[in-house]
Amino acid sequence: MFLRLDRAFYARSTERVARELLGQRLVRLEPDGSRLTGLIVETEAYIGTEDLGCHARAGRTDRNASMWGPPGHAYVYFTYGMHWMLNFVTEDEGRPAAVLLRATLPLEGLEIMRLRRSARPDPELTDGPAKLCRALQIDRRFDGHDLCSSDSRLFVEQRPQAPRDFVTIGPRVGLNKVPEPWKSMPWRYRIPSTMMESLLEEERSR
DNA sequence: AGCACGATTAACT
DNA sequence: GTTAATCGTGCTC
Repeated sequence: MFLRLDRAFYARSTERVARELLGQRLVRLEPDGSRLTGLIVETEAYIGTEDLGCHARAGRTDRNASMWGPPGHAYVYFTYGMHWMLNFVTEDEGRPAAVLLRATLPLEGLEIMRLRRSARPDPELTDGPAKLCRALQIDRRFDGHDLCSSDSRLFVEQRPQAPRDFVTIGPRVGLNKVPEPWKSMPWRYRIPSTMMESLLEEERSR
């Protein structure tokens, strides 16, 4: 058993939360008892109404209301007519900010994920924000879900964070119509595939 | 009531 | 490299 990340972890600067989530273990417990997990290997920070790449830019709406809520909760939204996206709310209640979970390295529950992902190759099971929601069956039911309550079925297990050498930082992706400087802010954090083997070795030795 | 758009993905050429 | 898929959401009329 490992401790779950607590609310204090999420109630900090969004960049720090996004960076420090790398290497930690995302856990989804299903109603039938299945345990689906993976190491978080890619995140992005979306930070407040001033960030014109963030959904909060146009103010509070029914859709993005979770971002204004307390930290340590999920913000899950639907886009492109078919995809769900999973975020973790950060900073203080009343300030809309969140970390988008863009990719994990699957560890447990691979067979279930393969079924949901049409038997795609394992490296493609959860290597995109909509892919991981599909594999973990995350949808609107998880919008506002508390990641820190003891009975939560979606949370992050506390681990040593990924070594700095493993982390690449760069601009967020998919923001083509977003004006500068927001489009180019270096708020994407990831562990390149070339580092995955090293990360797994670290994981085994923990 | 109508409409433009999207923090993507998969399947193309 | 390009593009279709597909529809909830928020905005305008």
